[in-house]
Amino acid sequence: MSSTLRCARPQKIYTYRDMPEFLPVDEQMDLLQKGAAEIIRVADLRERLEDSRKTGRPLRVKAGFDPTAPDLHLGHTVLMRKLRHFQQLGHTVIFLVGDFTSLIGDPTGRNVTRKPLTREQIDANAETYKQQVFKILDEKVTEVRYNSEWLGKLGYEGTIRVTSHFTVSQMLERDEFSKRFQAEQPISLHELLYPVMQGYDSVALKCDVELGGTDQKFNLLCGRELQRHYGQKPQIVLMTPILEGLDGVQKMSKSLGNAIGINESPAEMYGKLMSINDELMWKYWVFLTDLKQSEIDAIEADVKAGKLHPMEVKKRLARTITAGFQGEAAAQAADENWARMFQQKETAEDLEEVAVAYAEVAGPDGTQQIRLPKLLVHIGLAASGAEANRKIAEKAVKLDGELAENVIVSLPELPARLVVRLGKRARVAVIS
RNA sequence: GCACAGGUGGCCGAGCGGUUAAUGGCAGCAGACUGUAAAUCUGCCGCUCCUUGGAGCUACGGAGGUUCGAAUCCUCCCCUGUGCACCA
Repeated sequence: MSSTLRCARPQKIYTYRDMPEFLPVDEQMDLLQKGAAEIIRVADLRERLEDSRKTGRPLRVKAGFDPTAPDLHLGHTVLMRKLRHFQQLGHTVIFLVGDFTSLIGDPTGRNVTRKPLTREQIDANAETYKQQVFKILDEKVTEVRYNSEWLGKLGYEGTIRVTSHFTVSQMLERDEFSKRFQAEQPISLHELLYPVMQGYDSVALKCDVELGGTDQKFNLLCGRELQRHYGQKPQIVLMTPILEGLDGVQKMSKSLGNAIGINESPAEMYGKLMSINDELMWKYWVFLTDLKQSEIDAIEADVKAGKLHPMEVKKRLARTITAGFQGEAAAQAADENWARMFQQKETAEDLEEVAVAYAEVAGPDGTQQIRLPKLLVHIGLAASGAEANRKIAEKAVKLDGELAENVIVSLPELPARLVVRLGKRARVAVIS
């Protein structure tokens, strides 16, 4: 059993896209339930899938996005992947851009109230967002909507009518609110309105299913509540887990610096994936690949039994995920480079090259000396000259494989190529 | 509006006139060890300039002031939380 798995190449297990008819409900359920943190309610989902199969009407599946942070990372793709599953099964996926909320400035999360975005910024962000999202979703069959379409028309009167369906204590039940309330931290009045608006989106779109992270549970449930008031069947809520970032503890987030962006270079992506701990690797297998749960379980069993080395499994994971975004060839190259650089401690081949003007890094006297700290800053390996200095003192900097002992470095000739390495990262500086 | 409690480096949180670039924790970075893992140990952890030791600048919500000297005292302002609100 294990031998077949070892050979099994990462491949798309589910290729339902071209199926003209809906698959049997059991098979649909199997795919949809993998990697879902919670479904409210499973029985209802099944029932609706059955209806859909009988009538031939695809389900309307919505997920909303704030066009504020256009840099998608792997954490976001957990949800995208699940959307794609619905799409592959022939259902209608609605990519909802929460432009209305961004116009106002959503303060959710931290003490710092976000600045409202301009229309132009929102459009630009939404465009970038789409570009990234359609690496995963099929653009041709995705319905893209903006919630200003209906929220903008609601007006003060309409808003009051909608909010009248909720009570203050209902709103304060939301975990984030109650925590902040107990900690005597600020809660702006309009923050209470966001769940309501999100719920109204579901009413306006007549959603059958809404997807969101588990942190969205409250908002997602508001949709159900509100749909009932408007005589609609409450949507099924499918929550995807919040994926831990590289540290394995905190959620993946760009601002926490533990994220892997989907537009990162194959080498970066591969390298970052290799740096996660073994525990986390299994979650990444489940949430970031299309391998079946049973297959993943089998690999895990092999590792536990000592038949497979965890590093090999991790390399395969890194290659699989990287290939999904950057193509098979790029993933293969990243794989080889990584091995060369870290397993054989050699210098990788296609390192990122950075051109530097000699004047920018010129040393104190003369023609062929450079100041190393300046170079490190220029090629992006150090955040400041002070930091670069410290790293040199810590013996963390290597030039062409040699430990750099001095801040002043002499070059043999002027158009120079230097492989500069600081810790795990390396760049080629081309000085002229 | 009034009263009280607060606002400190990426975050949390000490300090309440002078060995203070500011204790401690978290996060981060580097070195050792490894499987570039994780865990552990060690070092670093505002910026700039010259240098293997210094020099300067900027920082404790904001603006002034007192003082030889202020994150620490005073004044005003801004922000947050809590309480008060009828009978006046």
